[in-house]
Amino acid sequence: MPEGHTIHRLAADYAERFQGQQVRATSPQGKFSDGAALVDHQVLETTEAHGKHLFLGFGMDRWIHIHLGLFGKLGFGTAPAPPPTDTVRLRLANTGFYADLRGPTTCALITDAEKHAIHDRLGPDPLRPEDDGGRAWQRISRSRTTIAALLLDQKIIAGVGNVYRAEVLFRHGIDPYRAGRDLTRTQWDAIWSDLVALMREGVRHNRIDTVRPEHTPEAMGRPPRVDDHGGEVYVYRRALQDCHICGTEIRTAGLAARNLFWCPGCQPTGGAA
DNA sequence: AGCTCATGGCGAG
DNA sequence: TCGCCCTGAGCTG
Repeated sequence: MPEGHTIHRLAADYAERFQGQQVRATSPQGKFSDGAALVDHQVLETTEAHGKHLFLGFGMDRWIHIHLGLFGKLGFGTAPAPPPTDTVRLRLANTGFYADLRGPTTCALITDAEKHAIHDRLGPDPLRPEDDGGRAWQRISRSRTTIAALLLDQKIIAGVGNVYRAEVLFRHGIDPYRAGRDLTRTQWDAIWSDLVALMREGVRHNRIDTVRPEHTPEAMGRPPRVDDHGGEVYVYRRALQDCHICGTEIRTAGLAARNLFWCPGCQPTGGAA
């Protein structure tokens, strides 16, 4: 269930259990046997996330690069580790814990130089404290592409996925089909700082919540949402339901092979500030 | 048992 | 823009 907040959380989860210690590394599935053999018995020195990319650093110019894609999952547990199932791409284990990686798009051993190349092709990440939304604005403000598509472009901004995209545009009353260059700098700055806050909360709670306090289920006397991603949201996967704020029916449409959700009432075409 | 769908991203055409 | 890769849950039979 991976948007950027998940990956940053996992970087911390790995560090908490394995950093500074030798690990045992295996690939029960077999697709990462060579890589696992090269880090087996090595010390996990550091972990890092940039957008949806996760890096496990073993020193000696060796990093494991993990990208979960749409289906990838990590499962942590305490020793003794049970026999791995046959889809486990990578198991790390020490005396106290194990971590099983399944279904990633990427799990590869890379060098420092290769890691740098990945950072270079990623935009600023709202969860990296030193990163700057102004860099993203330079691209957005010159683009005729829709803001909805730009927000999912990891070269422009790293870590935003389909849920945060839908929700942040809703929160700022912006029509998802508006061109990037038709946003104001003020609007973009507000979106960026909102993403910083929302995604930090996402890391803290390990789920995506975007509703403001006055629109929580408790505040509105409505039943809590039950959904895979687990959080309270305004528009994501709420097609045909009523907007919590204006009552308009939430709409959905395909955009660049992803499902887009928005409220036509709160996010009017050409309007809103 | 088989189908569909999902918070992602790549390369071919 | 489409097809493809990765996995598993939640349906439908």
